[in-house]
Amino acid sequence: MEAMDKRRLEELTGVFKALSHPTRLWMVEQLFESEQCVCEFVDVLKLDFSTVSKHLSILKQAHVIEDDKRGKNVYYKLRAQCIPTIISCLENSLGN
Amino acid sequence: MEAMDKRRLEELTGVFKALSHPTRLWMVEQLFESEQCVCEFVDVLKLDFSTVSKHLSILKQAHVIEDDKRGKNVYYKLRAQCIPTIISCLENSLGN
DNA sequence: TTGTCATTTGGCAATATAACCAAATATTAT
DNA sequence: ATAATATTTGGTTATATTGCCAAATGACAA
Repeated sequence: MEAMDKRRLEELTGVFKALSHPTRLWMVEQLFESEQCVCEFVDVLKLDFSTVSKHLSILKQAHVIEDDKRGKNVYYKLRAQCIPTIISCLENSLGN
Repeated sequence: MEAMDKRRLEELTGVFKALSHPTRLWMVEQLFESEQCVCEFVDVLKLDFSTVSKHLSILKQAHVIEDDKRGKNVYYKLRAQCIPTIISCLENSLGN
């Protein structure tokens, strides 16, 4: 593991780590369709507001999603446009 | 999160979790080139044999790699052929 | 300003993960 | 069979993650 590689590896593992929780992966998939605010996720997932917010912040920090504050709400949308491709790519790979 | 979705999500998060450790991601990238036995990883990484073995077993269980016992050695090789594509896809996505 | 709603942040307890050591297993060589 | 090498498994400790609660922030409304 060369030194220059280290940064790159950590950035990549950050993304994988962000996607490695069922709730987070599910939220990301919801954002394939359209942006959603935090409260919409809270309603559906029946998790604490703080829990949902923290999950979203992990995804944001990994540059998977980005936020957009509008009025009282914060809307999240997909930023890493390659994620849908990655997931279907993996599903094909696994389901053989 | 529908019930049918749950299995699929867990299988996918299993893959992401497996890839979300720098050492494991590095090992997977080594296997893009050619198969390697456990001892070769141990030599380069300077980690305990048991540590390396456990990392590889996590990747194997996620169907990312597969093993091939030959003689005294166990050789690991890439199984999920889409991983190289996924990584370069992500690198492009992040580096903009 | 005060109040209210949406969200984030800090702190805590429970659970999961990581790395090492030691012991167990497996395969080949003697 | 015994020994030597390669790998896996079990156990332990340290660290990280998860989910809740309570408190803090931020924006709009009255």
